[in-house]
Amino acid sequence: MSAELVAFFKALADSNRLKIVGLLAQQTYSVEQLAALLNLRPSTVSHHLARLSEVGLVSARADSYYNVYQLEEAALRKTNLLFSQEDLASMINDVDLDAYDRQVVGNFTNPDGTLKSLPAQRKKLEAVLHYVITAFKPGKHYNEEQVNKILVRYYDDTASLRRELVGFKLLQRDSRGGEYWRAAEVDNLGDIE
Amino acid sequence: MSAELVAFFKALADSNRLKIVGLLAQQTYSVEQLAALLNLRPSTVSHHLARLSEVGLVSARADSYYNVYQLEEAALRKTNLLFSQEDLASMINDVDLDAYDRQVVGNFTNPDGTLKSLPAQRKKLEAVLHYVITAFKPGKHYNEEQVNKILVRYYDDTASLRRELVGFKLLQRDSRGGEYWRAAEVDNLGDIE
DNA sequence: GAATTATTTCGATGATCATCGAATTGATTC
DNA sequence: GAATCAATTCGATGATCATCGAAATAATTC
Repeated sequence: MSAELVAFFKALADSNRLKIVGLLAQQTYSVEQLAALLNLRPSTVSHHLARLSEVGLVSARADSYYNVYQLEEAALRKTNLLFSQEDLASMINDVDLDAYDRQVVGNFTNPDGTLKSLPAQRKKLEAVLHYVITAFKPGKHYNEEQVNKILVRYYDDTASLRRELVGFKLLQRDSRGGEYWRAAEVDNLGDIE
Repeated sequence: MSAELVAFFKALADSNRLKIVGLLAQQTYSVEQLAALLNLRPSTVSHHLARLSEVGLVSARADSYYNVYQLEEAALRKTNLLFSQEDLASMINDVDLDAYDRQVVGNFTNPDGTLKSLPAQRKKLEAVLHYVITAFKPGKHYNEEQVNKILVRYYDDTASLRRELVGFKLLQRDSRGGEYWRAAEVDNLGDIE
């Protein structure tokens, strides 16, 4: 999850908090001093410092009855390593990458699972064809009659459906024997070109 | 000014926008696809993409009637150079660094410019003394009588005021001749220790 | 221990903003 | 040119949040 990351950016997504970071980068300051410099009430500055502290960007040191805040340079340096490959990957940890295909299939199927029509658009047609191809067992060979028997459960125009499956290389055909089989899975990322 | 910087962080300070960045880091996507993947309406995704686009993080390419968005890797790499010395300095470009001292002086002076009292706290006393020392011309030498004549314009207890000025090394004293002069300016950052 | 001082917490308020649905725009297809 | 489709814009709504003042905490000084 990227809750930590979003909190980090939220902490820096405020003009006054950025100024606090900039000020603390030069020297330490008390809440009272920062409030005077930023023309804010101490309670507001305290709130900002709490948010910065939550993500480890600043820390406090008690001195007499002051709270002297300092920048945590280590946390800042972490920023320089941001957006590595892993960070970008972590952002989509909880994203369902198949949601789009499922939505497309849902839009083009009737409640009984048959197809309303064949999508005209390439990437939607592809999503529907991936849905249909699952009816074929990997490795098993089918003759044309068997293929049509399966396809008619989805769509009346079996010829068109079969042609598209072959065209998108989801169904392979032995041109001599008239045999068909499901093509090996390719990790298709659904790219648009 | 740090308006640009704050906009950059604001753009990334949202969970769904971070997911969009993560997704676009792997491949390009249309608005419709992103909406399905994130379970949002297209109008919402369009809004997010506009915000990301404003800070140069993504860009669009028209393809048929799709808008295919892609990540601007250059903008991401800029992040790795973030928080250099100049960036930190730029955050406080429009901060009035003397505001604290001015506030302290204001709190301890009467409308006519005389001191209500000498602050007990070190850093506030220092601010007030810096205010008083400006009455002395740099380079000019004063005898004790002249010093007192100036100081009494600020505070009745000239002895205490003079002692503090000397203690903080704002006023220098020649121990033989009983002469005083204003010390050379030192760039005091008002640090707390 | 009473008074002072800085900070934090709390509750309220106003502004900002994510999200949605509806309407509009822009482009494509037939 | 009419119909279709994706994207954007617009207006409204609800949530989040920056800011403040007041009250509570914590620490220090006398």
